[in-house]
Amino acid sequence: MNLLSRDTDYAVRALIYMATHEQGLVSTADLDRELKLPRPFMRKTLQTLQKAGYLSSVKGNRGGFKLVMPPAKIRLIDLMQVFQGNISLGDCLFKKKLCTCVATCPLRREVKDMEEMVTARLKAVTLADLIRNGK
Amino acid sequence: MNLLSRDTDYAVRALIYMATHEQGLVSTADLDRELKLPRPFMRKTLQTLQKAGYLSSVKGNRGGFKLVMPPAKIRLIDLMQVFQGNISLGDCLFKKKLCTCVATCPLRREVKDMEEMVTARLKAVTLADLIRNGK
DNA sequence: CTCAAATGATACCACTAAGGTATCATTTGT
DNA sequence: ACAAATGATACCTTAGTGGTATCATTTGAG
Ligand code: FES
Ligand code: FES
Repeated sequence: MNLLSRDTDYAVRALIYMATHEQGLVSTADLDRELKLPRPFMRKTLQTLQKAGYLSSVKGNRGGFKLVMPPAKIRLIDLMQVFQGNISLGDCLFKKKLCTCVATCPLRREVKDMEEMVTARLKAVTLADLIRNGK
Repeated sequence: MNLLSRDTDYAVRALIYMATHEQGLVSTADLDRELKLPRPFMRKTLQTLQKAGYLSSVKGNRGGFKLVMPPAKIRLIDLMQVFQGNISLGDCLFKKKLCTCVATCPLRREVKDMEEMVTARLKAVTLADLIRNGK
């Protein structure tokens, strides 16, 4: 099971690169060169980050993206939400029809508790933390 | 995201039923009647539980399954392992090729830590606990 | 002015795993 | 003998994930 999807993973890496190389605009071509990951996918990811307000973009020749949010304000959990939707380890309880025992479910509390542990932890991690730990 | 798969979920419910209704053999037909979930799927699940050593089985007319392990010894994490394989929230790090940054990954430690929190918790939960909480 | 290089927007594709079904063989109480 | 049960196994369908392709638009550089 993957807590993080590939989208999120790539996004984190792109953001880290941009945060640690303050040099104006970065294009997908640049990132491709640096990070060696599937270009068109990366592009989609960056566009999403732009729409979500993490990046500004400049079109046209010599265009690209730029980080517009301080790393300390970029929480991992928010990135996950952007790419993976609401984080929940117990979908069965709410959205989907996984579980039919509904009200009296003995697993419910357990799963919910763990979910809260994880999300609490995720909320505490920012891009700045990741950069710091990476060194 | 689902921490527990449907297999596991059904297994837990079947086991709880069997543990709280000590009455010899229980057939899939019985469980179908009681729990109202897809019969052939349930059957597959029970067969798996049998192979894994949780149930004994009797073939033929009036046959069925019987719990052969005390609920206090049935750990949730073991059931998950049976149906879902090794529990890991950070597959990207080991098995699959999710992440290419490998060695220097700043996300690595975070995810691993959370995984450890969750598995520690899972290891502590037994079927007996679930039954107790259900009341 | 023109064109290449870039993003915006979107549609499409392939693969996998999860959830579920179906079938046939075998066993066994009545 | 037969129905009711499990053993074993193959199959199907769907949704999500990871990834590609295309066309339109913008814009700096020559
Ligand atoms: S919600 Fe999963 S057993 Fe009830
Ligand atoms: S393992 Fe996911 S960012 Fe490196």
